[in-house]
Amino acid sequence: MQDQRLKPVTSEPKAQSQTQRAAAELRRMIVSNELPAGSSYLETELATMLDMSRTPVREATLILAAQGLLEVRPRRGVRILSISPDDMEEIYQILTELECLAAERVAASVASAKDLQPLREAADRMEASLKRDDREGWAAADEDFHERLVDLAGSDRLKSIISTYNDQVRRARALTLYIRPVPTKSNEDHRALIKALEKGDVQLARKLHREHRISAKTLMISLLRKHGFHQV
Amino acid sequence: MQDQRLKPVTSEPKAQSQTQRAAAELRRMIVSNELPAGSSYLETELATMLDMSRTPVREATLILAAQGLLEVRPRRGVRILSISPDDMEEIYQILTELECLAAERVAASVASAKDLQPLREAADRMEASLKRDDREGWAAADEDFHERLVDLAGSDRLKSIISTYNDQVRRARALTLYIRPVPTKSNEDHRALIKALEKGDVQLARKLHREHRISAKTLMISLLRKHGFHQV
DNA sequence: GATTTTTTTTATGTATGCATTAAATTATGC
DNA sequence: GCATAATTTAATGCATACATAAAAAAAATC
Repeated sequence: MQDQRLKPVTSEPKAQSQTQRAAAELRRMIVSNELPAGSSYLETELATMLDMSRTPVREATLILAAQGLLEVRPRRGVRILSISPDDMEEIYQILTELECLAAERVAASVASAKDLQPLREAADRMEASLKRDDREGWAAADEDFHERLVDLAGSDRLKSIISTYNDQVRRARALTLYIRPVPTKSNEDHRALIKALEKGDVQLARKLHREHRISAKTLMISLLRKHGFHQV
Repeated sequence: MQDQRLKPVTSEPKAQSQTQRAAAELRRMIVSNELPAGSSYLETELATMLDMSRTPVREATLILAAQGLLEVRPRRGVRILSISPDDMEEIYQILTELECLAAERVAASVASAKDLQPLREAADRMEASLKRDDREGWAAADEDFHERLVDLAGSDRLKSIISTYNDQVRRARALTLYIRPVPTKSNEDHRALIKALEKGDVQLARKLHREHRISAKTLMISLLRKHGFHQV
């Protein structure tokens, strides 16, 4: 699994450096909660954990700190950052703006309905997953839908920054997956968005996607608050 | 001059590390065109230039690469990235989205007209600069206006990412400063925005700021193209 | 002279050593 | 027993060494 997000940072080294390996592994451990929010580690601990020397670990922590996943606190440890409901609000506001830009770019550039096939397939997978009551499958398909949308926007910059912020909220999303209502509205929103994109209706695409993103945010934040998740 | 953007990366070290010093200095040299777009340097060259060993230089280049200012190409040098008019289009689209979010947040949270004094002062300075035909003074005040707006939005995340993208386009903006028309419209737009913010009119603030940003983008890109600046 | 192969050079990623300094621990005074 | 000062420990930032691999240069071949 080559982490595409690292690509803009170095120009296609054939072999993965230890720094890249460390960054990818730490990122994986953070979003999967293997390194829990709020926990701290010394560089030497992480180096032992990852079976490498301190130098690439240092480099990796600089990268991940810049991406908002952790905080480097000299002599007190590298702390995995947690997300509060207020943080979620803020990050979702940013994501909403950026994904609306992605939707706009897709609507403005779609050449044929065939271009949107990846979106339809993701939406199909979302529905199929719901039919067999597979929430994880649904979440994966949902994530895929959003990623395909951003891919279709055709901007590496946009993709990179959206991806960074998505990493920050991934853990909280996983936490709400089983406590949220059945996500039928979500699927409807996606179908409506696909239609607007097909028609090249830029304003409608923006509007629909904004509403979708705002309603998802509102739901998630109220769930976090209701269940007492002050930090995730 | 403590670079505030580095703050989220480390937790307030009192003394500036060599890595931070290197990042700040390289950033300064890039945006001021002292390290021209397209130029390449080996790590060892940069280390000599900055009078330090390779380690903090490596760390600094990782940071700056993540911020889109340069590209690390092993054995071929650290290349200072240039910006094409298409890149400008893309970056300005992103900045427009994010600054509209900032405007929205300010309009939604403004408690009294006094809160907006920094904006008024910046707008005043812009006008005073134009009166004495001081375009650099105008540009500095313009930049200050935008920065104060983002400050007032009260989101470090938003501030950080806007600032990152502003750095990427700074050189191109400097290039167009003397070839653009007298920027009277810009001042009018700012005054109108301040009024909308005072009234807490979220939708109007978004709309005005979006139009302002789009018109600035359109102007700048057409200037770059007209004058044959294919890469800046 | 052009192309290919071999050799040499050197830039990089990483490991490790070390000086500095912050945190932890111990000693002292009240 | 608690607060403060002194001492010790060890984490960090940085410098440097070194193995590796890529680029450059030289040599061989056609």
